[in-house]
Amino acid sequence: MGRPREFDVDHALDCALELFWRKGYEGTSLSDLTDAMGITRPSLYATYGNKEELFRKVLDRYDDTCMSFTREALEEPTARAVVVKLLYGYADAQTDPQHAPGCLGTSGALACSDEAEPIRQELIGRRIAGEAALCRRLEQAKLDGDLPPTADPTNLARYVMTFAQGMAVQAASGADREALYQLCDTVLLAWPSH
Amino acid sequence: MGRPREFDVDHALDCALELFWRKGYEGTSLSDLTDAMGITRPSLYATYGNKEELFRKVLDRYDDTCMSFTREALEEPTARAVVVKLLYGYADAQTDPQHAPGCLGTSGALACSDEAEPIRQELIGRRIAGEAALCRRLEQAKLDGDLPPTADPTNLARYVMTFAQGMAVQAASGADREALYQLCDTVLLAWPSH
DNA sequence: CTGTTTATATATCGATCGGTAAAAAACCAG
DNA sequence: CTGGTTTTTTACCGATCGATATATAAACAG
Repeated sequence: MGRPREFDVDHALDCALELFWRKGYEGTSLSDLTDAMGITRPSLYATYGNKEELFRKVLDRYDDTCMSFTREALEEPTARAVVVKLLYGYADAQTDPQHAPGCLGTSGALACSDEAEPIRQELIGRRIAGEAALCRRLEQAKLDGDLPPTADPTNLARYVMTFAQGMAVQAASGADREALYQLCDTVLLAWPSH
Repeated sequence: MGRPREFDVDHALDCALELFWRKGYEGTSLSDLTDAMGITRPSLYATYGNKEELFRKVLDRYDDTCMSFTREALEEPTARAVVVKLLYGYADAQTDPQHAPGCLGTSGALACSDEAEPIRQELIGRRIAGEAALCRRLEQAKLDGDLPPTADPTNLARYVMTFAQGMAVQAASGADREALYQLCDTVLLAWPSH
């Protein structure tokens, strides 16, 4: 009971996502957010907590939607197929014309004030978690005989994620999708084959 | 004539550099700057202009000091030597314990408010200029027969810079120097014709 | 209808943001 | 010394920051 909410929580979250993606955590003000989300400041606080909690909810939605391909990629049958799907998936996400260029997880709070330090740490944690998931998948590939016994899953996972993060910077600098695809092609030349 | 300045302009610039490096352009406030530089607000404005001009002067100093190895690298005799010196130089700079981890040019303003957009564009311009300089060097290497005729200097330069930028994100996430060195080793496996 | 609950709208909070005006202080030329 | 120049010091500007108190509006239960 009570007065029904007049806006869609997830749709407003998507509007916040777009803003944070383009301007980063600190570059986005509450006035920016309420304008884009079409709600008032008290509604935002009542629904999402505060700016920091809103950003975390935005991150979760980002993972659930724009980054869902990463979990699908880990289910590919071979290590190479996993990495191919990951790299081209990142290239697509970072140059999707429907969103800001680049990656929210990379450019959201790479350097920030002390006040935003918890958000920076949150993003670091998510980057490390993603890298660890890929590392585990590559260890499994090694057991499968899908990667040579000399392969170093930790280093390979870091190699792939480093490239994805570099592509995010490239996309944020204006690189188009074709350029990123070419980069992915080049990266895959170094992928160990058995 | 007139009252002599009581602080060292370049030393204060170094203090500002450290702050901008760690907190980014928008994450660093004027109070942060004056505290760290040991000067008052009017002194800062009289000497450096304003926050934006100060940041540009900091960028110039960053290039002249921490990034000087990039120009030396371009003078190496072979394309491979150029890239080796570039990549390990970036790895060193991004994990120098004397400074904040990462790269000022990458994390200074990757995503920001509209107000800081000129600074974001400035950084994009410098990234593109650096990539273009490497591209020209690789074109020369092709003429020297130092790279195979099939090599694509534009893509190779972008490949190297993408990796350097990815390493900056890795360093900002806590990766240590040894990890970055391993990444460089892996990258160089894909370099055409050793 | 009345009472309760929840969401909205309005107005505002203290703190901090980047940026300056004005006066005092330290130098040099004469 | 005095006059001119530059820097420093002190105090402050309007705007915006993230966050709220208060009051009104819209739903349901009885």
